Amino acid sequence: MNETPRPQTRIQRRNTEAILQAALDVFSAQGFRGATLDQIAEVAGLSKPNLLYYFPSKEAIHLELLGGLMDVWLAPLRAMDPAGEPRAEIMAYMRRKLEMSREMPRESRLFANEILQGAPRMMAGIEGDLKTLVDDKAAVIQAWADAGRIAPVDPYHLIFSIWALTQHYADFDVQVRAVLGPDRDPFAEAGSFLDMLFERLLAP
Amino acid sequence: MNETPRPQTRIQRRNTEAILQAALDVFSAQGFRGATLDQIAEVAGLSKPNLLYYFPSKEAIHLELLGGLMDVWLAPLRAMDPAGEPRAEIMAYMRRKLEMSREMPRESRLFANEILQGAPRMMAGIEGDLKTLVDDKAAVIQAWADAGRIAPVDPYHLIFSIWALTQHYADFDVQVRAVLGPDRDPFAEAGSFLDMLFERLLAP
DNA sequence: TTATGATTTGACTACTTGGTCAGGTTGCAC
DNA sequence: GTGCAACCTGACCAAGTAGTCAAATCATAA
Repeated sequence: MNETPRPQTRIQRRNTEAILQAALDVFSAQGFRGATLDQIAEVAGLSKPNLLYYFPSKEAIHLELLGGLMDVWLAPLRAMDPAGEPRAEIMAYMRRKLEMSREMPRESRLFANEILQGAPRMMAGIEGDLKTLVDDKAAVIQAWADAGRIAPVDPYHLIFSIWALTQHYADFDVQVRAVLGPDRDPFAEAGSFLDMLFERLLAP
Repeated sequence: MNETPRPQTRIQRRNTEAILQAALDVFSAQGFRGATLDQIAEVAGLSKPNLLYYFPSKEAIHLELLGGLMDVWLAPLRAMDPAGEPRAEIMAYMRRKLEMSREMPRESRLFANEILQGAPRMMAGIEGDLKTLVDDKAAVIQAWADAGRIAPVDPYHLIFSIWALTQHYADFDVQVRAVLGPDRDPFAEAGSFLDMLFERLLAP
């Protein structure tokens, strides 16, 4: 059940993986235009021509990362079960999203960079898959609200608020840590804070 | 009561202003490394050498923007009155911040870009002015919570949540609009949604 | 072992970009 | 109007960057 059979040999698999990891490092920290192939090559431990042996261009590496990202990014929302208990489902979604901010901050920043620049390479995915999924889940949440099982909230802005609050801890990590000081654990604290916030928001 | 008397002649005032406006456009949309002096010069309607007649370097323009930004950015929080009615003060702060996202989205994105890249040119301001102010206001909020005048919430994460929720509508504007479709007004809706959210969060 | 294709690289090109500079033009105080 | 400083620009340079390529090296099936 593996994906595209592109990486065939052992060396290919190892090197494409090293390149993508290095590119994720550099793109997420510098943005697309700020990143250079030399930086990526150095982080990956390869020469620049060798890097271009595996990918045809800088843009192709970036697109490969973005392409794979959308699915991962939407998985937690997709997992929200219309048949489940409403508040538990929404809380669980928020928790999974916060977990992703902790475990995948580079991916979060890559995504944030892309949207900040106007999503020039992701508009299709946003207007397509993402919007479709959000419309779908918003309808589910609306039904829960209409049935009085959660407080009446605009489902779209509820989803936006989960995105904003969880991604903030990844995207603005340096600011959060600078303000909190070195002895506090932002993500652990965010967990309890957001639990309370959404409990209070959603209680019917 | 004017600031530094740097721009003296009429022409200087007009051109430095045009340059800073253009630079705000370009830096906020492309990031520091993604922006080019040629782009800024074109938007400003000046030649590149002329632009460098007014500012010594690309970096200097960027620093000028960032330097002026911190004060503007913190003004709403600074205006939160310890002697006021707690919930009204916090709600008003949130509203002012949302208003800034609507009125100054370029500044918001400039700031977001900077933090995303690890705040290489703003760390001092963040660890200094910003942290000091947040510590100060967090103490005020904590006192309000201790006195039972608002629900017991972590004041730092309360402030983070206001930042995250309001700035999201500026920084992720294209995503929000793509999901909501062309006929909805994100900021108007955010106003009522966030009103309700913080009312519910803060009620003792 | 050896042949063959996969992998790697040094050297290179074309182009972009931040910044310089000598000299020209313009605004304005007198 | 004239002189001088402020303002502006075309032409240029050095550094950096994406991408190419011919040739060298390596892995491995037979």
